[in-house]
Amino acid sequence: MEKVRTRFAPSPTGYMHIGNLRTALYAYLFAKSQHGDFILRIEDTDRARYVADAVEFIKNTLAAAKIIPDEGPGFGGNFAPYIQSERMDIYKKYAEELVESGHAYRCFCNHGEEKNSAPDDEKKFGGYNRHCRELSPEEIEKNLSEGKPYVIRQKMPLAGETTFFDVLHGNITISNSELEDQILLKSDGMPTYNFANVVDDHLMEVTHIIRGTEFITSTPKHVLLYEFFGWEIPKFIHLAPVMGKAEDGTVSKLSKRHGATSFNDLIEAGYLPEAITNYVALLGWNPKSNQEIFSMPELIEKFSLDGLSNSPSVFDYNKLGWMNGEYFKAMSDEDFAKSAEKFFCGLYENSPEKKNYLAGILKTRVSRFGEIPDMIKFLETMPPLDVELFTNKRNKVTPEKSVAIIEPAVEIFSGIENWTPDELNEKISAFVEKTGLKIGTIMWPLRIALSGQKVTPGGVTEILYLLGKEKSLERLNSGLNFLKNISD
RNA sequence: GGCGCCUUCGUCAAGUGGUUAAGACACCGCCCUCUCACGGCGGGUUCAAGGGUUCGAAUCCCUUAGGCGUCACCA
Repeated sequence: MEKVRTRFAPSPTGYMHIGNLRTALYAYLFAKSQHGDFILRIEDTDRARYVADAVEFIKNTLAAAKIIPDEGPGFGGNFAPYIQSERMDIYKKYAEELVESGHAYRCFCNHGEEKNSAPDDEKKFGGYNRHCRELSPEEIEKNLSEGKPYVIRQKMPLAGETTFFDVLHGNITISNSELEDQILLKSDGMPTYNFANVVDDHLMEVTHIIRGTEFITSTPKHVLLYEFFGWEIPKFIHLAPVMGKAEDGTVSKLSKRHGATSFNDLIEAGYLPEAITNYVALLGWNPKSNQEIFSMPELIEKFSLDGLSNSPSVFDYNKLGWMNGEYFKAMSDEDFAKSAEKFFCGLYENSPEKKNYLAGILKTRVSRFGEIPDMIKFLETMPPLDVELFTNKRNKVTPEKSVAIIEPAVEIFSGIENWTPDELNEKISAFVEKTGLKIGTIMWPLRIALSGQKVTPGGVTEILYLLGKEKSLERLNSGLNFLKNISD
């Protein structure tokens, strides 16, 4: 059987939309699951959209997502170059071939003039009015000798229809009258996407074209090209788009208004690359089992085309967050601390022990690293106190009672030499027992005085340890002062 | 507008003529608990609408509606 070869063919825009990443992932997974090759090809035929370093950006993003091309710019391969702008002579040659065989023609019409001025009823030609389609050899010669710029257009059949098979959608038929005499080669000598992708996919022996549904309607044009050349037609797999849901409930293609939409945005928000890949893999593909957490090797092993969905799916930040949390929980405290490094904002830079301890507390409490700074702010800066905070009905705590609890607690803490979580726990337990009060009643005022917050990551013991003896006592004492001043 | 694609809980989805219509996220409740989490247990919510075909339809057919895409010297 023929070796499976797929490709990911982005244009170098310096931005990796999550839908694009998913397309790349599926193309990669399919190739690898079939022991085939995955090719990276850069479609940079639009000079106006050239972005510096975009190729490096794409390669870095794929690397971060653990999608490794077998061939491509910088990866080697027998079909180089893999950057379309470096293949211009190839397209030129094939375009000329088509002109020779009568399937394409030179068009000297002025830049979009005819198209734009065409009355509506001429639109039925599909845009261009085909003015140059039947130019006489003399006219062509004349234009050529005058040095008039031209493009090469594909000569579409005037009647009939074109059918192609899509693995996900079955047979799709489009009437040839819908097809424009599209441009194959632009006046600057660059090919258009619709031409270059056909030539390259054939030359690079791509067997399965995996791309977005937005290409369905132009696929008949590609198919016609394959037929003109007498080339074998590859298998098509058109993927449904990734959608976003706006606050008003409307669903549309995932875009900025929905929040982070690129792989990089997501990384910056503090999601793990593995989690993003894992989540995205499941957005439009199901493994036919209830497993949801997959490593890349597992994904490759389990992937199959018939698990692909042909309907659009909405990107759910909630579920991504959950999945990311699953990865967090599976990490060691050390690894979490290391990955979350920059979100700790320099806290405990010189105390790996405390940093790891904090990581252990945080990793079950955040769904992305980006939530960390707000959560740990109080450790660095004490928030202003409010008497209200010292009142808690459920635990029967009042400001007065708080004084009675904090005062002896300060004394006990002052006597602790070995400031460790275990030691602290022991002393607090003894204290609770001695007072005969409920543990919640004791802890409430301490937490407030220590953090200024009703809600904290971890409990009083954890906070005491993280704050350290000096800072803890300082906060407890100023809490005491605060309460005493209030009652005066 | 023409053409094309799509339509099972709020979201991801299983399902291919006979099921109490899985599972997950989210949500709600309870338990655990010094707060918040974690963990455990339980709950509500779904076949776009209307016609057929059939003993029987989420599954097959038709119509309608809605969503999305496409109609570039962009990919």
